[in-house]
Amino acid sequence: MYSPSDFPPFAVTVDLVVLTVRSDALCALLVRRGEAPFRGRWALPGGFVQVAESVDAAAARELVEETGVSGLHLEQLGTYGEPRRDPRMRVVSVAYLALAPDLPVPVAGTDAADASWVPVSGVGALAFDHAQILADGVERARAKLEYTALGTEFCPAEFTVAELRRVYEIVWGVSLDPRNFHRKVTGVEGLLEATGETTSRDGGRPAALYRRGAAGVLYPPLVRAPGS
Amino acid sequence: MYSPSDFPPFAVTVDLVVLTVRSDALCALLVRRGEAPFRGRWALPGGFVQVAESVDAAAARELVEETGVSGLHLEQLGTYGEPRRDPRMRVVSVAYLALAPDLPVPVAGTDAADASWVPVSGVGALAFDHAQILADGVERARAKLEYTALGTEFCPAEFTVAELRRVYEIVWGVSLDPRNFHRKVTGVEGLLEATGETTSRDGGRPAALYRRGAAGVLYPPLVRAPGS
DNA sequence: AGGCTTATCGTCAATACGACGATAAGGAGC
DNA sequence: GCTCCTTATCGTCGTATTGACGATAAGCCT
Repeated sequence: MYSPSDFPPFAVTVDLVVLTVRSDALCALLVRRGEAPFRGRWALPGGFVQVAESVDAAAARELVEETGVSGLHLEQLGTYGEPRRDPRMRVVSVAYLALAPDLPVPVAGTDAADASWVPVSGVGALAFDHAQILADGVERARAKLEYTALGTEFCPAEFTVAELRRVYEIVWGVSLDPRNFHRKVTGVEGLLEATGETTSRDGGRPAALYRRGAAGVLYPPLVRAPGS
Repeated sequence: MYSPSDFPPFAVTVDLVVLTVRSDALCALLVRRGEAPFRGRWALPGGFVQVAESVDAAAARELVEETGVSGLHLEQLGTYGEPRRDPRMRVVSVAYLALAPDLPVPVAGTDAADASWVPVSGVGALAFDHAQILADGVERARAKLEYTALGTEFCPAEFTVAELRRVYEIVWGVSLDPRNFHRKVTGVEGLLEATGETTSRDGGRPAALYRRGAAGVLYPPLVRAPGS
């Protein structure tokens, strides 16, 4: 067995990058810290991994605690382990990326003074290295929209092609041709599943409603312009 | 500050998935464990993160210690934190993926009884959850060949188009049309840099030698068949 | 020289994509 | 009702990329 001198002790935490699309902007769920260090500063939600739970389970637990919603897409983003990233002690943090549809209002966490959706473009300084983690999460989401069905995770259970297109436009910060986008996404096998219903909630001609299909990958991919 | 009761202590380790292409097979660097648990079983190389070093630095240090070569491509693969993954205590391991050209012979590590390149197709049971980590690393490498210049990391400093093609064929386990592959890779801006030299080490007409170019991404990507 | 091997260039049809015209189908104002 | 406006959806066309594969180039071997 190991003796305590064989290895240095670490604290292990999880941090969550929870993204959603609302009010025409890509937003992240942030909490305001109620304690030092970085008291009053915005930070990513997260917390300590407990002894008996896996790291993945800790992330899922925190996600439910913070959003009040379960069943969201959740994937590991990366692990951040600079020696001085937490001034108090040696903390290694495993970051996770979660995507959510436009949820009502975030639940104020137990140890957070405040919680809210903040447009990622207007995020200022964050606690610890959370600005870097958030940037990595946003970049991951942007990249995965190209070749996976991840965009549908930002949409409610039933959605129109135009709503999915707006997700892409907002996350990528570009504008896409509605006709080509429609041709593209309806052409990918298994991406969308027609419900048979229509809606006219955006004005204009009623649009067909779809559910997420079984396909997880987009082939061929939906590429951003080479330059961007 | 935290008191010790605020958080459970963890040990943090790094594990390395070091891949290379040799003898017509994709091989991983494995070490034979010299101590319990899993004594005598093959495992991924790795070790404890030290107090004063970052997790990334620990991975780089272990990589040099195990291969004797520095400057290899190294990227974070994922973090594995099931409570029981190490029977002795709670260990969270950050896995890294490294790609290497065909190196001479691995250095026997200090705490490993033996080290060698093992074809990934013939890997049996590994210690801990290392089989899963290795599988994830192989899958990551396969996926990244599609849209990055990562394949060149498996090649020596100067290589031919055919050698790069063999990397793809072996890693993906497919055969590719030499003519289309040539057109493709020579057509991607910045991927290959001609040296002006040629070689005929494979028999047949001498082939032009190239160096890795500056491009890190392949646009358009080199896609595997949709089905596979 | 003739044959074998691999490298490299070309051709052609199928496919995917960007730009964009045309039509469909609802609501608002009259 | 009709007209206009909005958005949805379908279609067309020219171009770029791909996969299949023929043709030629340039070494080595006998």
